[in-house]
Amino acid sequence: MTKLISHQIHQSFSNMKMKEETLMEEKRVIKELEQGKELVNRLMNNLKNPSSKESNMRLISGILRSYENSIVMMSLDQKTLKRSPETKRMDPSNNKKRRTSDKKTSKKVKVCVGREQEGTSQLDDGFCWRKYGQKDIHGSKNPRGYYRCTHRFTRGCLAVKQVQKSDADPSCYEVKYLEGHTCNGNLLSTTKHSVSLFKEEERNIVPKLHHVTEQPEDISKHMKSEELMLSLDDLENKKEIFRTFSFSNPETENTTGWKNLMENFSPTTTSESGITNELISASVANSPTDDSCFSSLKNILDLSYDWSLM
DNA sequence: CCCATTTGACCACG
DNA sequence: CGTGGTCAAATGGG
Repeated sequence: MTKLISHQIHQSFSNMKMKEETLMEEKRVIKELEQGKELVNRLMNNLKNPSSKESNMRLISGILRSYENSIVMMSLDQKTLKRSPETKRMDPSNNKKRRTSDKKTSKKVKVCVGREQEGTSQLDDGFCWRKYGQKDIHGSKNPRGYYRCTHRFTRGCLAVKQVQKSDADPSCYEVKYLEGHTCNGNLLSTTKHSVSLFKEEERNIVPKLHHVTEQPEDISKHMKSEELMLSLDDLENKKEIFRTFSFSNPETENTTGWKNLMENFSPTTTSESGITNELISASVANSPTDDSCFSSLKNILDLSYDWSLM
């Protein structure tokens, strides 16, 4: 009897602890978003008074960082709620090269990244990937590409992904992320302090700013590609997240806000499709260290663009 | 010349 | 033995 009671007490105590942690997490997200909002305001001011000395690029970097951190926090939050207890595998001591067995601990993530970018069939998720193989997969029309992090050897980053064009919809790619980034490859140095709140491997598994659904391994194995496409529900979900992110001015709810913003930086961009690419090259020219930031920006724009199509 | 991609060989696993 | 994942030599672009 007393055992039962003490067990219950213990239980509710740990429940409280969990709630407390979730609250903390929420507070962090809110704080992050408030910072982002503040930066947006400053950027708006800058655009009104071009005389200001503050660097627009820096502000945008900050805004993006704030978004990214918030998204990561939120997706992590959802994950930890859903996650089943990880099966801990002992490493096969005689494994020479293959890492197949310990890869089972990694998470499979399905990403659908809208339309194929003109010219590039390469999907940009903000990380630097190097292709190391391609394989025809029996039963699929399209081959599967195998990519690893560019910094595998320089920084010992073990991140790996597989990309396969969808049979059902050739404009769509199925991307599977295995292993997380440990390289911090594309993050600005300023982001380090805030994102280091999370376990590296978890933080990086989520490809930044893409729609992501996590598929249980056994299901995704047997699903047809069209079934792997994201559910509208999920899209709606992420959309909602982004709405929360959008500025208080309702006019900026959709992509026009971003577009207007962008045109201030790159007056030459006229066609819709040209915006992202030109912007990226421009930013590279201005400040090479910022290109990673803009590849993320590109993701945001891609996303917005996708949504507007739906 | 350096670096990334391509592609067939190789290997592990079921 | 078939299949999927990785290696590494060959290739090609900048």
